Amino acid sequence: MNTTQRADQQTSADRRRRELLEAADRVVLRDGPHASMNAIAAEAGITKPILYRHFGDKGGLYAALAVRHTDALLASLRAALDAPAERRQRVEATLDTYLAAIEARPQVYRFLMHPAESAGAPGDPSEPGFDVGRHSAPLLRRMGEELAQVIEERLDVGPGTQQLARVWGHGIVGMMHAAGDWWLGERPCPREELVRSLADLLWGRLAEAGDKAGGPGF
Amino acid sequence: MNTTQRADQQTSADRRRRELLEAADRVVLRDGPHASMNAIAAEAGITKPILYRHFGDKGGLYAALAVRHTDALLASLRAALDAPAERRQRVEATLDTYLAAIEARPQVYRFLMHPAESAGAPGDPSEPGFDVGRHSAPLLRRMGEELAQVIEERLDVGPGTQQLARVWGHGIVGMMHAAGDWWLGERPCPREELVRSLADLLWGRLAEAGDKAGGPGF
DNA sequence: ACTCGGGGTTACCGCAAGTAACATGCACGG
DNA sequence: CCGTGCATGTTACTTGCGGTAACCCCGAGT
Repeated sequence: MNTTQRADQQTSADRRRRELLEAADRVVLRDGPHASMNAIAAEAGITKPILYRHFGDKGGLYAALAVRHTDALLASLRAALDAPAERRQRVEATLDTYLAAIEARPQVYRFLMHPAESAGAPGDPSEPGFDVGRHSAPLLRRMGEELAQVIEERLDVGPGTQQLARVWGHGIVGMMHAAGDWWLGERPCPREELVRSLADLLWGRLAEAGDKAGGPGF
Repeated sequence: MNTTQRADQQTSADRRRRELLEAADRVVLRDGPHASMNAIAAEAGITKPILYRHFGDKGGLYAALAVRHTDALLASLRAALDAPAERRQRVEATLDTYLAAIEARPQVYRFLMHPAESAGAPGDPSEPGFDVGRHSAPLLRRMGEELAQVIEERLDVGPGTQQLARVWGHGIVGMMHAAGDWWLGERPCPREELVRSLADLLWGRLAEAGDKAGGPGF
């Protein structure tokens, strides 16, 4: 029958797509983001043109991969963020979740922050990449928006809350990201300490701290 | 004489190098970080091998370019950071300096955050890039360390100040970066407002804010 | 006169993205 | 039972880029 046939093909194509993504995942996690399409195709036991039939171009494949991992990470974060606990607890839990994730699978993390390049001049279609303009990983943007939404839903900071929430969302995510990236490279302290330090920063300890003796101008 | 001759050659080579960097700068600023070595060479009025004689490989050229701009930006930031004013003033001035810089020359900014890819497996020399492992821009690291040093010099937060200063340095820089990146893309508000919002965040308004009515668990 | 070294060029290699054209297997309608 | 789509797969190619080898030219020093 026509419908079942088309449905079968649909699911079959979907399964295939998923298999290909799994293979691509293995290769990217093993070889880093420079994995060639040939390598990925070989890992999947097929050849290049099939990948192109399924994903259009390399950017498409990488975007699909990124969406998978991003969704997974965002789900964990949302859980930590929405837990029924006090605010400081929730903040620390979220930080810890993120840091634990990047600590457990740094390869995934590194990949997510570099999905594609492509930043050609606007209006110039010579670059085959996809997201002209934005360069930093979409993961950061998505996390920022997510956090902004939670802040806006749960916090009351008077007028302009919405705007403030978005600024804070992206700012906090960036803080988490940069500190995590640095920490992952140098490992200067255990994770809990990093979490506590960052939470302290958000809790205003920077403003409260005293000037050091002999400081100029104060 | 030998010394003056060698000195002449030195300065001549340096001048050449600087000219090439200027040309590269123009191209990168015009075409984005994907500028090909051929394009850069053409802009400089010469051919590829000369670029390679001067900079080794593309990573070397890009690194040299990045150092130039990074140094310039860091100098402005250090000025704002070391100004003789109250802490909040200094923080706002620093944020504003950074945001003004990326607003004035977004192309430079975008380039600085993407100097090169290259993240091959450790110990594998197959990748010709340079900084294996680190992926995010060195600019962020340098700003983080810079800020950490200033914090450590001027702030007194009891024992563990040094560690805390580094965490905060990288964290604050990351906050600034991510918020700036998002703001640059969407322009949701004037710059001063962004500056104020971020400073407020650092000043603990997140912790002080009240819960919204009907929030779960609290 | 000659050679030596710095600045320059052409022509090439290897490799990866992306594509065109050809092969194969399998369900359908006659 | 035979062709006819059609999805799936392959080989073989083009294009463009990073990087290099070999050669060239010209001015300075002996």
